[in-house]
Amino acid sequence: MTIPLPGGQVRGSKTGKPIMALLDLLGRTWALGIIWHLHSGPATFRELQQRCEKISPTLLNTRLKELKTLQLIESQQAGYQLSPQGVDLFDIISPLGNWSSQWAQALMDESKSCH
Amino acid sequence: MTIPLPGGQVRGSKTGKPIMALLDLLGRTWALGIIWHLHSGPATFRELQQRCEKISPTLLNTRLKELKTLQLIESQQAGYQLSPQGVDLFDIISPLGNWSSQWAQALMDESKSCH
DNA sequence: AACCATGCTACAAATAATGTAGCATGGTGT
DNA sequence: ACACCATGCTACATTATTTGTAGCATGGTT
Repeated sequence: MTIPLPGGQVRGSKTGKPIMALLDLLGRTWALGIIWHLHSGPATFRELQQRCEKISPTLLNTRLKELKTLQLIESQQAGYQLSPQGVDLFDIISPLGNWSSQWAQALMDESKSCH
Repeated sequence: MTIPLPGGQVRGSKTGKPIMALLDLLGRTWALGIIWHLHSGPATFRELQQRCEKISPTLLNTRLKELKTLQLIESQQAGYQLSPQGVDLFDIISPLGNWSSQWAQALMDESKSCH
């Protein structure tokens, strides 16, 4: 799976539009999860593995390389952490946390009323 | 692939936390793309296929079912469209459009300066 | 030197996505 | 009624991705 560089061809678009590269990237298994879990602070490889609960080391490493190439994360002596751009991205998606709770509630309410 | 219901077990979490179900869902191939493309208005199955450029009908149908079950989209006579909750979700992620352009620019600048 | 922990690779098995063909249904025109 | 289309969607073989497990290599401790 080639890294979805903005400007190049990505899954779902030959136009090279940055948003398409981004959606391709974020749509890969665990990419969003890694970003989400890194927000709680830098983590070593094994620590990150635990935060993700079930990710295989093979895939974790693959995603880390992609995210590093695309400058969303960086590795320091403290381990892996969000880059400034990664933080920006996280700030955009962070409302998903609260939103998902309301959404879950709505789904439950609906399954109760519509027997 | 079972539908990631909040409250149930999903990829990456046994806790049932809604955010984990959501990240699982959005991390599936094409899920974000479908939501993104539906924002420009309702679309029939074939129209949506074209907007996505390269999605296979098999997968499109699979994702549509998931998104419908989780109430992010609904199908009317006009075709598929975002549900009110889907619109909410889109509103959260819509800044990704502009963000991705800056990001693409930063990546290009960096590849120029750091030969 | 034996012992750990860590980052990460190898690789086979399991699962998911793609691509293409085409069926079933519901119009429209004749 | 009948041929002709478009649409929504399924079938299914091929290909790509993900998982799970084992374990290697490096660096620090005792």
